[in-house]
Amino acid sequence: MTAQIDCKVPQDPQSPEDRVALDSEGAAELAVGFKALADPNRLTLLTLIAADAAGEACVCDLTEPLGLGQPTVSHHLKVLVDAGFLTREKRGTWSYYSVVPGALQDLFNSLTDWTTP
Amino acid sequence: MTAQIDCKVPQDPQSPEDRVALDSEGAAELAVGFKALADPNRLTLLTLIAADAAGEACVCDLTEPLGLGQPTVSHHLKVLVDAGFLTREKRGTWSYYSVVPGALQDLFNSLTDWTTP
DNA sequence: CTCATGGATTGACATCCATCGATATTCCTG
DNA sequence: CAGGAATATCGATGGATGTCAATCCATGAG
Repeated sequence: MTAQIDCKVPQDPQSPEDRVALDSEGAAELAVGFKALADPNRLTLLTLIAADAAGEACVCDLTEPLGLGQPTVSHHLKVLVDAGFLTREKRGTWSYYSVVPGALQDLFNSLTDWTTP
Repeated sequence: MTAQIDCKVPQDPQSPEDRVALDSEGAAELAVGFKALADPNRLTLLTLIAADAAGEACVCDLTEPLGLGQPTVSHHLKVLVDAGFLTREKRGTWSYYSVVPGALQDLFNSLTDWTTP
């Protein structure tokens, strides 16, 4: 499940009136993206990886600045990958994570499209 | 507590190296804003109020389209107000909620400032 | 003043989630 | 193949959260 959502057309017009608000399906999909950002440690992870000179980081580099255990960091990274904000590239024993360039902007546009007609 | 955050300068340089990533305090403050958006019903509330012709809505108009009880809707609205996304104006017996224009953009800029140097 | 109505608050309950310890998996090295 | 290292996964647990029923508060009507 990704966070790239730009569903604007109501494909299920159960109410005859024109739907100008987010339907429950689109809202749930949008919430998945925001849920991934609703944790301080995940936000820090994003900024840590983005601030890296090579644009990528492995788990071993991220556990220490967060003060969390390796399984917890791995879990947070998985959440961010599933939401479409990070990509994982495995090279040897190490997993390198990088930020997906337009993911945050896309998520935000998906919401502002509804709040600013 | 509001969501308007643009803290960029480290006012507490406990580590001698230059801090290029989000500190824990800023991350927690940012997460409050995203937590408020991490719920489908709250996202729908935002779009419902924004889609209103007058730009405002009272609780009685919002309970039916959400299919939630009045206390629950009131709770969600409070979360959005506390996060700085909505304002409440009480006129008579009714409470009218409106969206704060630049709040979402500010929250997003606060994160993208860190992820795109 | 009394009552009705819209909304906010409280308490309870079920569920979700962040975190950790332990374990499994994958890959490199010798 | 044996061993070690980096990471992912699993199970458990304490805390946070969404929801509702009941109640309280404030305002307008009579």
